[in-house]
Amino acid sequence: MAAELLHRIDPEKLERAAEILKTISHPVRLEIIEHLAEAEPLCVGELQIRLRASVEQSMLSHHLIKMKDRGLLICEKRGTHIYYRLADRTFLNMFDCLANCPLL
Amino acid sequence: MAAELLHRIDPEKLERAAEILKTISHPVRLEIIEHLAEAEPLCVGELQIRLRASVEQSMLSHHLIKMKDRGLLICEKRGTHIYYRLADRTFLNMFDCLANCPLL
DNA sequence: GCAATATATGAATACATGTTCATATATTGG
DNA sequence: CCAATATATGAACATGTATTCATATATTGC
Repeated sequence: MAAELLHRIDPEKLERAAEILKTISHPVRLEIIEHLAEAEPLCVGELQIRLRASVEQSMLSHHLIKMKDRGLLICEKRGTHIYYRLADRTFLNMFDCLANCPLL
Repeated sequence: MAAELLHRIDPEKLERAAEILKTISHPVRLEIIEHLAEAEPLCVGELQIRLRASVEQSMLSHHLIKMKDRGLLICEKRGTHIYYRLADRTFLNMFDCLANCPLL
């Protein structure tokens, strides 16, 4: 299969790719994605329980909202809870590659 | 093949993964990686010619050095030129995934 | 040894981002 | 309607990062 890369260097795609990467370049956000990959959807409280160590409630909320604003997450309100899920699971392939990367 | 993810949420791996992602979360850096993926190694001047639009000489140097410091690039001096190449090409798989991602 | 070329360095600034804290909003059960 | 719970919001601050510019270093050919 031909390596596609970010083909032919379309400046807008590069910008968008950089934006996506920047959005997930944070340990807590990576962890959020992992948890959602395993169990979807999760409400904020459930996520908070699953996250290691102290991730402040409002901190978590800020992270979730930014990821949502940038199109990585989708949320849905059910009663008093708000459920988050991944906007696109093919996106997780990237994580496989990253996880298997010698640079890690 | 089982989805590996960043398995079992090892905090150090998460940090390192976030660091790597942060390092490439920039349009110019993505472009640098693409050019090196096609033709390796390249010296700074060659890269400068290939990069679209005005990427100042010192700006390019800063980018290259940061990518090198974080282990993504390797450089080698030959005479007056300095050649850069990717530290690990399996890393490029991540780019395929990204490029094919609907979120883009 | 000098001039030219290739690349790095460092300081200054601007801009973005993460973090914390205090507070707001919305929903539900009673 | 009230209290409790779940989540969001926003300001303030700290920190990090990109960008620019001016200058330094190193190598080569002459």
